[in-house]
Amino acid sequence: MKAEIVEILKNSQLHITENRLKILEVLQKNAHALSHADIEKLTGKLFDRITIYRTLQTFVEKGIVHIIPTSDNSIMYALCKEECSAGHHHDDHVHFICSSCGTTYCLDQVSVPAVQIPKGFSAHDTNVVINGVCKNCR
Amino acid sequence: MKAEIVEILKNSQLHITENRLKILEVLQKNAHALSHADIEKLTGKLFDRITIYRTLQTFVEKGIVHIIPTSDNSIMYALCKEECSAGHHHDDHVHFICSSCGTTYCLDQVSVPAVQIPKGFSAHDTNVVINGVCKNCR
DNA sequence: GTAACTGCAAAATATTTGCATCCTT
DNA sequence: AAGGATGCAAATATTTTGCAGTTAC
Repeated sequence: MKAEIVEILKNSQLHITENRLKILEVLQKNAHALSHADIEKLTGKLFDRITIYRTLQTFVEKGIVHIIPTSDNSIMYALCKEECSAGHHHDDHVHFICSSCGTTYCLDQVSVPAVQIPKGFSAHDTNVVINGVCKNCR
Repeated sequence: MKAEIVEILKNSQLHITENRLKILEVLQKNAHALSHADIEKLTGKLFDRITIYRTLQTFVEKGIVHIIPTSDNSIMYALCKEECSAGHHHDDHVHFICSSCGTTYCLDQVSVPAVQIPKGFSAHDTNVVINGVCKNCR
């Protein structure tokens, strides 16, 4: 498990540091996506908020994590699957945000449906976020 | 046209003020969605930023405008169609963000496809945002 | 007249940048 | 050793809150 995380960093040609290992660890442990604030808490404030900003930014650039935008203007981060590469995210799954507990799920099993778009537009990537109530909150 | 805007406010039992008329006017004039900063510029800085915050918040609550979350953590605002009511948005259309010019389009003609979600989850509302290149930028 | 709305001030929060130091390779 | 990564300080931007004055109804 830890070895797996190390592999991820190596593949992206990033230095292996305590900070990055820890952040990847909490992302991996939690099935759902985390906000910057969540990560700050879960890492036990071992690191600077600023370092977390920079680390997450690096991860997004390298295709290690992906972002899920939510309607309340907070960004959620989640680990990408193998298909992602630097600069090219293929989040072909649907996201689900529970309005009761606030948890953001990556529904890996559910793939994004094809959407017809108007002539002249070309799609690069499609984002589906569903709001509702999750299985734990009913 | 102006009368139409006045109607919108009346229907939501909001006072008709210069501020609100102006903000609705710029939202109506622009076919695409606007950020807070856009609105601030387009209203010619006639009003306080704070008033704009509060006005937009009120509009969202009343179902007059809807929010489109973007991956870069900025919120875009756009006028709702008639189907929306207070507390209940029915944005059953797809949004498109051009990565070249940054314009956010409401693709009113394109409706959101049905998405199968796992057992135990219940969907309340589905959000589809497509990133790509728009017809003006190719 | 009354409740809703606005503007100003100030506080709280979030994010970015520069630079010196430290660590991974 | 060299370049990447981190932490601290500080600058900047964003959003929220309280309150007094103003305005629409």
